[in-house]
Amino acid sequence: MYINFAILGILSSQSLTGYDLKKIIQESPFMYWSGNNNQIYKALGELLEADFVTNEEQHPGGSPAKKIYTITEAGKAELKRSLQFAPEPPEFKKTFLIQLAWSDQLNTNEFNAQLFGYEREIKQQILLQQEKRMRETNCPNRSPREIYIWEMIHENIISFYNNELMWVKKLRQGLCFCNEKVRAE
Amino acid sequence: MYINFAILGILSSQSLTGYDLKKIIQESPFMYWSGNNNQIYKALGELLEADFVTNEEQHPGGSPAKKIYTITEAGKAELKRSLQFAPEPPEFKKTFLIQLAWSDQLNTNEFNAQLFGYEREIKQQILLQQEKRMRETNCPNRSPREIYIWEMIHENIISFYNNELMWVKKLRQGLCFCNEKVRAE
DNA sequence: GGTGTCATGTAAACAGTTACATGATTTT
DNA sequence: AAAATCATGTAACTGTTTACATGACACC
Repeated sequence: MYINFAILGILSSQSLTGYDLKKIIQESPFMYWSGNNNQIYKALGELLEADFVTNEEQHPGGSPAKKIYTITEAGKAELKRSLQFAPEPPEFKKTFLIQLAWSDQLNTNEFNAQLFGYEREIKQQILLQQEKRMRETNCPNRSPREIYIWEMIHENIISFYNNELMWVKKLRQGLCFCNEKVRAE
Repeated sequence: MYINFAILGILSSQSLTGYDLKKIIQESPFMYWSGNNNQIYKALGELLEADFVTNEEQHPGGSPAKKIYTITEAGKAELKRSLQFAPEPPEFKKTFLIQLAWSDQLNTNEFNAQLFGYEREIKQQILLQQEKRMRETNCPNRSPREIYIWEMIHENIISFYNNELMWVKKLRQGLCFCNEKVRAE
């Protein structure tokens, strides 16, 4: 469960509540989870159980007793261990390719509409990611290497969408030639 | 559930058994499911229930009665409908980025080992995908447009991994400069 | 006679999402 | 006074995977 490691990572630079963690994960472009409560509070429960974090209740009179989670030494060791796991290959899920695979059954207009729709989605994602990059202020006391790494993480994500955008454009161009060829027959 | 649409897509050009579908999905680079029995047979059950497919038992004496599934007219209509759904943006899951984000805590050797490991994983994926492309013989009677589309689907996948490979190389290069700068201080 | 592939199906678990529920505090 | 945000947690569901179970048939 990589979300547990991600939480340890976030907590390694600052102590936070579950609610804070939820927001950070939701905002993050590379922590791919939706950041719903069920995941966060379940993960925190597990981390607490394993003594990788401790929590401190603030003003325990309040109804949802605010709990501030702090990483332990054991938690830091666990985080470092997770950083050395054998890297997994990147995965993707593109439902558009499922549609594309059999879209020869659409006429030219319908087909173009789908391509156009996909291109629009990608462009919107690029804007959204750039916005996230701007907004990012969290995570203090960074080393030069750390700053560079986070920069490169953002670049990774943007390049993913840019690559996809270039591909759609090429697909559309090639399709023009393909249609011309069909007309010529 | 896009797997149901994917199955309708596959069945639109040929009638097949659940076992055949399973193998096709496992082999496919863009149908991202593992192709386990549970999904296939459950999906076929649903499609049968909805009259999108029919099945014909062969030599009904045999113990696992071989069932050949055929798409119906309603199934073809459903497939065409699915092709016109609003395209979803592409998604990715890169656990390596989770590791990378906090890997400033690793020393240079450990860090390089992880980068090297990731690069090796990607290269292996590229080889695997190229192999799959070679092996692909199925799906008969293709139109020129269909051939082009399938070609582009493969290109999409290869470009995903190539993009990632280029990114790791750039990351490693930039890191050299970063380390030099640190040493210079 | 053993191994591998063909063929269908089920059980149990894990991962992840949406929606629900509650109540305090802050902002408008 | 209403609306938004802070804060914690649970329930129900969907999607996906691994593993189990069974048996026929082909090949070596």
